[in-house]
Amino acid sequence: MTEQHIDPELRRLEEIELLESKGINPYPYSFEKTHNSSEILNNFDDENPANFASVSIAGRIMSFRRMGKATFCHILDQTGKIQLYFKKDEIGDDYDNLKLYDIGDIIGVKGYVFRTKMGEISIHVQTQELLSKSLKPLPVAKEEVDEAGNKIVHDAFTDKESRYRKRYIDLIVNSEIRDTFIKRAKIITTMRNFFDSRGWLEVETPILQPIYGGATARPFVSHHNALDIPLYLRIADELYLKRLIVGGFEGVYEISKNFRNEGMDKTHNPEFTSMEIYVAYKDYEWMMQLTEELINKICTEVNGSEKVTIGDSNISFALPFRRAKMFDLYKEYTGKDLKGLSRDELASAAKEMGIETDKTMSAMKILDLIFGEKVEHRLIEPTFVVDYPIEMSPLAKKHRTEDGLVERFELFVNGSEIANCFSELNDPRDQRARLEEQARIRADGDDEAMVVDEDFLNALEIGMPPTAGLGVGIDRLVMLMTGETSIRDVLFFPQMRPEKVKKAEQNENG
RNA sequence: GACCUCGUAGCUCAGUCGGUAGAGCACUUGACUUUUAAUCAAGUGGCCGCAGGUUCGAAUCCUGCCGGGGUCACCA
Repeated sequence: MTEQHIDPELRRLEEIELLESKGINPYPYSFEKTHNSSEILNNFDDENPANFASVSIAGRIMSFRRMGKATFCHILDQTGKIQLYFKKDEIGDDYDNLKLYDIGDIIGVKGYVFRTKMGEISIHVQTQELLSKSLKPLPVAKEEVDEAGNKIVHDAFTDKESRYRKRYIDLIVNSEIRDTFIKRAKIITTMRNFFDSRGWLEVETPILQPIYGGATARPFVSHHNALDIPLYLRIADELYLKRLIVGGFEGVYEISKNFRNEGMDKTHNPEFTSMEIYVAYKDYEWMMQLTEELINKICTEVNGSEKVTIGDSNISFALPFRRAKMFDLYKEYTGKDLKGLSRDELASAAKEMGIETDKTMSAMKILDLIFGEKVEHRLIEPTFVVDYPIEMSPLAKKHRTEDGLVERFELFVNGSEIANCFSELNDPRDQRARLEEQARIRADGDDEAMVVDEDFLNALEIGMPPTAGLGVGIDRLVMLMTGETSIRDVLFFPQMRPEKVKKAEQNENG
């Protein structure tokens, strides 16, 4: 061996060849595990080491401390890290093979559990085998535990771009982020159980849609070759789920990926997950109660308490949540009663609040703007905002007592919306008029306004029972429950701009 | 889309007034049979995001581009 620089990948390839020449398969087919690392760490009893006299465990090598004829290393499995101890006297020739292993390799070992002089529960290895050889170095950080027992990570892999683009590496070297995704799965499972236990049906509806609807948003457009038609990636599943209520199901829900061709930031990814549920013979009052029960249940299941901490905010999901009428909130946070004001009166009210408006803005748009500027970010504790202006909600049913309003609520927590619900509009005459109004707005240049879906109207004409519908933004709910402030940290693979193609490749194509 | 900001070794970062690049860790070689940020000794490693410009000379100054992060706009 020379002391010259050898490319780490080439060196690892050489190691593989060396192993193969010794008859060792660097990529064998299976390994019999008896334990996870956490099972050992949590249950090892110094008084009864015989309980762990023979364990077999597998994982990725995360560190090495080689000391001549003895070696310590840590391996990482799905439940965490555990230390291994290898002794030349014990494993003989295998000890030489150990020198051909690197950080990143996956190995399986058998041995007995003991506690080292320094007090760490470890596995005294009796036999070992390579399960997968890694060819590329990992950006592993060194970890230290201080006197208070706090973990200090030195030079951690923190570059957000690399972490998002190479999530598999991030999950290895910053393995604590797994917890976020485990919580995410648990949130969805809890939600599913909550609905299933009430007898509602989980369904699937088209992602590729010839006519998109159910929300105001710009869609992604695709094209079907055989039919030679444009197809749109769904922006919401509302209209299809309502068709199923028309068809006679009394409770349907879907956990769906939706796609919106809009800007990206820390709360928006082009594809995102939402849950929509529709229950027949119910209204939004009933759904409000169900929603707070659901959110409360999710929080206690996932966090073991009704409270979460996000930044400086401590948020309690204790029941019941606050309920506030939309126009009362305007009064509370702006000091002005905006109810029943004309478009121009709203514009001048906005001006007094220091909010810029222009002539193209509708009354609805101005109200929305004021809400966004003055109210929304102040709704930290869970708050149901109730009863919205009709213009803002073309799929919601007119309020039973209040003119100009619809029966709708949105749930705000920590200054952002996480759920939206209406008493669903089931009067086909009213629905047609509202969609036609949307089409007019669209014709005037608002490409986010809805399009008329004749088949959906036909379904309503067949007849839909009174129905309550709810949508929950799953990504934002996960952010809330995990204390993450960027949607990219609750998605395994957030959308990223592709990296630049290399100059040479560009020239070939150009 | 606009603005601000960042991009230097595999990772985390220094790099002064413009004088052709440095640390720690990782990696390689050697020593070391209970270590733990193991230690000790010696070494390898860079198109300073890319392309131009200014200059005798550019990681450093200027312009454009690429990518990230942030703020705003749009939105859930």
